[in-house]
Amino acid sequence: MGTEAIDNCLKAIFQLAGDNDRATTAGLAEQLAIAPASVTGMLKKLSEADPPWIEYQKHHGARLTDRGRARALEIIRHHRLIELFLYRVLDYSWDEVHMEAEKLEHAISETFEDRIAHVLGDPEFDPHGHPIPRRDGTLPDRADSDLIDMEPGTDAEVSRVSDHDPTMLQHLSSIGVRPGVRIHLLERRPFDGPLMLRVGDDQAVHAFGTRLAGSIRIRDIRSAAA
Amino acid sequence: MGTEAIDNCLKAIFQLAGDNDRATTAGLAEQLAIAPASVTGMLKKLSEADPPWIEYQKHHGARLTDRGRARALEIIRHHRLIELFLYRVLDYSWDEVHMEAEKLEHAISETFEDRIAHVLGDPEFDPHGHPIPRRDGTLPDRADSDLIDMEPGTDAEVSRVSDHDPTMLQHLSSIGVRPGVRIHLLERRPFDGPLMLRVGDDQAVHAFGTRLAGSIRIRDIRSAAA
DNA sequence: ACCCATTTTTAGGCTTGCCTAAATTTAGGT
DNA sequence: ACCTAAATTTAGGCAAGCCTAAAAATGGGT
Repeated sequence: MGTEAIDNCLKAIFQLAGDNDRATTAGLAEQLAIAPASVTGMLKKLSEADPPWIEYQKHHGARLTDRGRARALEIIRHHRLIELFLYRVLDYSWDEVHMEAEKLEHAISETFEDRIAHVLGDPEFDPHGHPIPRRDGTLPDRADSDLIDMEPGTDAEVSRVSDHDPTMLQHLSSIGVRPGVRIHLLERRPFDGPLMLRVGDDQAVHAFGTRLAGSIRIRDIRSAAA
Repeated sequence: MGTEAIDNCLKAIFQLAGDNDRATTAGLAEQLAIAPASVTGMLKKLSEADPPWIEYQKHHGARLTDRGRARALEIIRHHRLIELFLYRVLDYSWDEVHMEAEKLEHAISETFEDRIAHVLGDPEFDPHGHPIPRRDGTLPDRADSDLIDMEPGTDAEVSRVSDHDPTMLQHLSSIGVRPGVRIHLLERRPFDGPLMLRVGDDQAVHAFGTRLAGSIRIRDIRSAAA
């Protein structure tokens, strides 16, 4: 129904604003790597579509309509299912899946989506730990929090890692950080200094700068009996 | 490297002209469903590319250069691998695979191509019996001939069926005709009349009009001991 | 030698999706 | 009330890929 430009814009709005907030023109311009004036034009188009993809008030950003939300979630579902499929079935590495999925997410049909979901057993999370939207538009929930806010001296499990920078993923992979892995935070150095932590059963201590730490979310470790 | 329009044009030239013949402007216009004048423009562009995709003499059609041929075969390899992949791994039906592959063939990377080829065990033929070009540009060979030319009273095996018309594929599927199936030609009715034949172990006699028969190729049956 | 079908050229147009630069408007904070 | 940053409008442009209609060229067949 929509073009690739529209899909990418809706996805960007969802990722910047979620369900309730509005996405700003400047934010979208940066996310989509296009000029702000181009964004304004696109937003006008999206809000004048019939039915409209977004609710748009000038100078107040854009919010997805139900239709826009559904489309955004559909594209994200495509993306994440494809990532998992590449990882599990086609033996792609962690850092390869994002780029390939970025192209394929616009090219596959609903049939293809259904079939890979089925082959993968209707998965709920992609290889980076991001929730895969369900066909009905709901999102699997996993209560997690930012690694930055973790209590020193405690343990946690990696919940998800950002997939925007492939080199960061490679690095995380090389030190064993991936969803499901247990970490132990020793201390947080002052003045936005690095987080000192251990990964899994490895005794080595790693220093995570704020950029790296900011790309990781964690969840409380289930006690062994859970 | 090339755009989708270029890819489709190169594929059309290969399919219309093969390796040695030239494809005509009119033929390409029909195949691509665009105006002849647009084809002329496209051919000029393709021949002026650096390096050129085609050899083009005005009023004498176009022939692929080595580069053009390589690209065409790459797209066809993509297409046929995807078809087989959809059929075997994702449980698509015979008549669904073509359309989906038509979109995906332009979207997948060489990595994706390699991985599905590997998962499928480096197959040589797609679900319709068409040869899958190898990465080195060679084509698996299978000596076959047109069903139209088959000797009445003999047996043969279906080698391949055209995949251009999904409804024809559905029909063939419904009467059990697919690559590898044995058929027995009873007689050919005169004046371009239908071919009367039996399919597999089924005793029913089917009448194949020239259009249907023309979309099927056969090969001599291997004697049981082969 | 000539005709006609095919092909090519010419000249113009359309849409999508982006760009730029400059001028203007607006909202929100002080 | 005013200032400023953000957003918007305006006006123009670009490239890809297609379209049309009409005119011109070509070349193969008779």
